[in-house]
Amino acid sequence: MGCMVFQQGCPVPKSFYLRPVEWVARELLGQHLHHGNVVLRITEVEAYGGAEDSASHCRFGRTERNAPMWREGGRAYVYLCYGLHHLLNIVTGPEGEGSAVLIRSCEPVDGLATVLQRRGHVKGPALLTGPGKVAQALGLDRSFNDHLLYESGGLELRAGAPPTSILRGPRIGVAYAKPDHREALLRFAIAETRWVSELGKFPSS
DNA sequence: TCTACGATCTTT
DNA sequence: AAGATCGTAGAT
Repeated sequence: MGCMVFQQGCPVPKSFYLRPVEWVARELLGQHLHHGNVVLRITEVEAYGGAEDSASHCRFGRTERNAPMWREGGRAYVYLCYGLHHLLNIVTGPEGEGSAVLIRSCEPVDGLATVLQRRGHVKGPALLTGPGKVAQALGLDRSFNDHLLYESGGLELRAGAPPTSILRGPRIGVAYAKPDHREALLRFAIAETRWVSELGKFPSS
C-alpha cells in the first residue's frame, strides 16, 4: 500500500484515496484529470489534514461547506475562494478523517483549445499555475462538489506517468495558521516542470 | 442578522 | 501594491 502504480490511462480506483493524505498528495503528481475533452496532468499539490490542522477548512469541525471533506476519500471538494475562484480538492482517507489534497497546478495534455477559451485573454493563458486557474481550465464550479472521481462520466482521475523527482516545501496562502501548520512541508511539485506556482518558496536545497 | 475575511488572480 | 467579489463562520 505504500506506493500504488497503475497502468497509464486506467481509472484510479477508490482504494488509492483511502490512505494517509500525504501519500496520496505525492502520488497525485503525474496523474491525469479528465473532464470532457480536457485532460490535465497534475504538477503541484498541497495536503490538508484533519481537525488538528489549523490551516485546513476542517479546523472548525464539521460545517456545511466542508461536509465533503469529512466523507470517504475519492470525491471532489470544490469551494469558492475570495468570492471569485473555484478551488479543486481531492478528499482522502476514510469517512470522518477530514483530509484533502488541493490541486494547485496542472499541465495541459489535451483539449488545449477549450482551456484557452475558458482562460480568455489573460497573459499566459495555458500556464495553469495556481489553483484558481486549474478549476477554471477544467470548467469546474460548485456543482462538482462531492463528485466521485473514480466513477466514469464527468470529472475523473486516471493514471499518468509518475514524476522522477519531487520538490517539497511549505504551503501557500496559510499565514493565518499556527506556526507549526504554517511551516509544515506539505506542498509537493514535480521538479522537472515549469507548471508550478511560487517556485521560489521551495527550499533552494 | 451582522461583519470580517479568505487554501487567489489580474492589472497597476 | 491593490482591487475584484461573495459565501462562510463566528460573533452579536
